[in-house]
Amino acid sequence: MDAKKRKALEAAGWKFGDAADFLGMSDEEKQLLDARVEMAIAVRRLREAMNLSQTDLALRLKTSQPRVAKIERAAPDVSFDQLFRAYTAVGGRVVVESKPRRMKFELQGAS
Amino acid sequence: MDAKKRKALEAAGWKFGDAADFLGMSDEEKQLLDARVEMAIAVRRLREAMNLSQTDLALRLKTSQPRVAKIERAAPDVSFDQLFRAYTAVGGRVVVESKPRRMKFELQGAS
DNA sequence: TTGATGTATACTGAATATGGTATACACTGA
DNA sequence: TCAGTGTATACCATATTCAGTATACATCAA
Repeated sequence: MDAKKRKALEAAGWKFGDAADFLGMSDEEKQLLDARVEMAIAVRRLREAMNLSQTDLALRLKTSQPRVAKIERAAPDVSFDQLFRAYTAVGGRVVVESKPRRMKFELQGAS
Repeated sequence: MDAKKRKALEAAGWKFGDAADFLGMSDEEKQLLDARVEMAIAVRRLREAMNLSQTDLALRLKTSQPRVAKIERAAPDVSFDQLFRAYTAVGGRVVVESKPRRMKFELQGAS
């Protein structure tokens, strides 16, 4: 992990003793963390593309502006479920294919 | 929603007043529920392909066999986060592409 | 500077998810 | 039938996530 990423994660509320701790994360944890961060970034990008404020999105999600702020930095107390809902609420799509079976979390209006 | 799917969901612990209630779900909720169910199915299929018992997987996830049973039916009190960890623990992979930006939740050894 | 708008941080009580345990059920082979 | 293995259901105590609120900070226009 580069310093930049670690700094961003710590800003988001994640705690690391040092880089070795991160390297010691299980593969599952790393994949989950990556997916969370990607989805959070996507939420912000899509929201801004729609010219919605955090307050606007909060209304759609039936939550508060402060929670949207947390969602967009993938804070530790934001579940993947909530990230997912926010993501789809701003136009993110999920495609489930069968052969080969896979799930794609697609961003509309990709960069 | 067909009766079969609804039956499966109810068996998993989800509650529906009637089909209209389900149709009344927001798009986000439907996408999330679908993704959860797909991931749960994937966990079971991959686990069995690896010849692991629920107890074996529970050890890897540092949880209990009963919880794995819940994970595999995408019970309402199982978070997407936990589903995700289980999924990756049995070989599921996440690929994040940049152009176009999308996330794929890929099943290894797909059917 | 002031007010308006958008975003971030901190705190709380309530709701939900989690691990752990006990136990029931299903299937198989001896 | 019985023992062994794998899976499902039920319950509880604890931990985590949540909405709601207050408030701080940032930017911009008048």
